[in-house]
Amino acid sequence: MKNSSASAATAEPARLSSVVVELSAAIAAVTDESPKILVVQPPDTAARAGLPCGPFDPTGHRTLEEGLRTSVNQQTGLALGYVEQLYTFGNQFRDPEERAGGPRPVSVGYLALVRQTEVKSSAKADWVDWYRHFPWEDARKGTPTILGSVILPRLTTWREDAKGPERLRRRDRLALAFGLEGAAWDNERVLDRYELLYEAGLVFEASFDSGQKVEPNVVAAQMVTGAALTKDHRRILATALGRLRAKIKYRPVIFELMPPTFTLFQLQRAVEALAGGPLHKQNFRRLVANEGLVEPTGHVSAQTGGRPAEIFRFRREVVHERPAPGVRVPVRVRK
Amino acid sequence: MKNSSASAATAEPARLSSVVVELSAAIAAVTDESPKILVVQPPDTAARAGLPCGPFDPTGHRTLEEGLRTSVNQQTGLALGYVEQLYTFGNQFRDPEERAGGPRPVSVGYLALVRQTEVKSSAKADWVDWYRHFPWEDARKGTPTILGSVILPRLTTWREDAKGPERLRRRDRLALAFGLEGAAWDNERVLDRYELLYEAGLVFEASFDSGQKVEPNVVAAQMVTGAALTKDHRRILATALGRLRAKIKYRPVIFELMPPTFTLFQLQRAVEALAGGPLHKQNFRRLVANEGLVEPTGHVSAQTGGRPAEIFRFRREVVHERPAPGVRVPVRVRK
DNA sequence: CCATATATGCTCAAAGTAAGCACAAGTTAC
DNA sequence: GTAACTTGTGCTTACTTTGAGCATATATGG
Repeated sequence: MKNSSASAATAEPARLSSVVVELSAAIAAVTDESPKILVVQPPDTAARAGLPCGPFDPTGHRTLEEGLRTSVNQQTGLALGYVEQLYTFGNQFRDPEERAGGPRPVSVGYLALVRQTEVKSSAKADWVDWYRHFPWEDARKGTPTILGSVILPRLTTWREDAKGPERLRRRDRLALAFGLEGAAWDNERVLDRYELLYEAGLVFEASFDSGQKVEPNVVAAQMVTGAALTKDHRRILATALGRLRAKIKYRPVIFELMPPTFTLFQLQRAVEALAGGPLHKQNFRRLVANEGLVEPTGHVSAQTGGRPAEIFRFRREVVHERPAPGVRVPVRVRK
Repeated sequence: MKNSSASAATAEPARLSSVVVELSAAIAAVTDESPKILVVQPPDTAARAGLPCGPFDPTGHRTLEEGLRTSVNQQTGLALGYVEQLYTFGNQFRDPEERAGGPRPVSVGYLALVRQTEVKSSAKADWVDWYRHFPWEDARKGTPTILGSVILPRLTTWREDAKGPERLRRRDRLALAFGLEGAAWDNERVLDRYELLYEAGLVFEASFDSGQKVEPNVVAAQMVTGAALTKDHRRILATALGRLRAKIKYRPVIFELMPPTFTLFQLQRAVEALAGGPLHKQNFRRLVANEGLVEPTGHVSAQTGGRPAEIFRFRREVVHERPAPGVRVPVRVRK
């Protein structure tokens, strides 16, 4: 424990072996039935976009979460409500500056949920569709075509390129992550899938980080595997999506993303947007009603172009009544 | 992002505002039907015991997990198998050295699972009963007496000491964490409970960290709220227990703690040890069997002092067959 | 009024769960 | 050896949850 502070006392080597703790936030919202996240465009337009983030300042920040909130506030003007820590990454060479002798970034990723598209500040921050970065994760209108046309064929090739036990390991991981060979597609395994694409060199970040030239056909594949982000931000985003998909099932976090009142169909659309697949309507409403997650406001909405929908609000009391109050996502209906 | 490395260039302030990333491991095992964790006793016997940990070295470690594995190996001689990141804490003043101008520790906590009590090295590391640090979490033989005799009365006092909205917030948190006012006891909320005890000053670490004198009756309460650990290690341990209790339900992690073959009752005892409560025997075995988690070896055990039990082994294939293969913990039987 | 769209209520079969009874097959006390 | 006890295992039963779909209610646009 003492060693690190001791090495920090020396002059030049200290710069080389130093660590910077970076706090990054995947800030999610749901608007117009589509999941959004906030990305910031750096002033240098050639650089890749990234998540709102900033360095942890031990003198100014009493906790990591406080540091995150102030960073995000300065950068985007948003005052975050629900915030949850995701994961801490410290992999080598995810930041190009490190090769140039820069400090090793240890990045703590957070998931934040905000209601609607609260206006952002002057900063160059944009709400973009979450699936722009993960086109293979959106199965709301059937299995994404990229899966069958590009991703699975290339991953299969990558798997067969390996020899011996490594090939078996790859076969295993592929089957589990993408629901092959009898396994079921698990919508929470977003990170597993992204990591496989990264290792197989099918996302832009992979060849960028390795610093090596890539073949033209690989470049072509990278074109359709979603928009890249700076450093490991897409990885944080994958972690966030996976965690959020898991969490809506046992905590009422979906309501952090909804307006104060809503129809059950709006709620269903929001859950579908995050879960990435269509749900059985009647069962969905029965479940949310049975769980006591919502209560009627007594009003109805006429905006629907059909029979008016009853308007509901979230019942805060559920958290006291049930051990795991969440939206029980019913079976995925094939479309 | 540039600011932090810039501030590191100056001489004295850099020491004050520096950050050290510390990697800590909650290494769990189950022996003799009781859950164990590995704690190391510092050479200075006056100091509190702690988890195996070490600083993250950006020059030597390519990833955080690699850093953890080498740290633990050097310190205890253990070669970890299953390892999972838990949470990253960066709270101020959890390390007394910080008040003396030391660097701010950002500690990344890990959960590691090892089989049986693999021999430890020469280091002063001991396997201790996990519940020694959390006596209120073990309900295998009925509700722990400390809960009713000390913890809940004092927490109630603490709750009522607050005024206005803060009192309501405390009421809410207390009810949720400890299953009061109609809520159910959720065995996964280990961290929530520990944090409440910490905030209420009922664990030793709280008064130590604050640096303030405490009243004699509070000291008395701290005597029965389990063994303290250094810095925030008990918090990491609480996180680990909560996560493990959640995880055994949907991932077959329990088998990381079991010997290669075992009887169903041994398996049940192991799950009970972690879950902290008794289970219904017949239903437990039906669930484990139905899930296809285990398969018979064809042998029987004669060690049981009763009818010999069939010996099983883990069926690795389940991970391919079911989306969430875990030990479905049946209802808690009241004892 | 009709076609059509969405909202909502209801049924029904299949599967899963909690609880407990009964019996099997060993060990230990005497 | 036998009774008493311990642990293991099969099975029943009432109840709850789930997946799926049918039917009906109430809007809109022609």
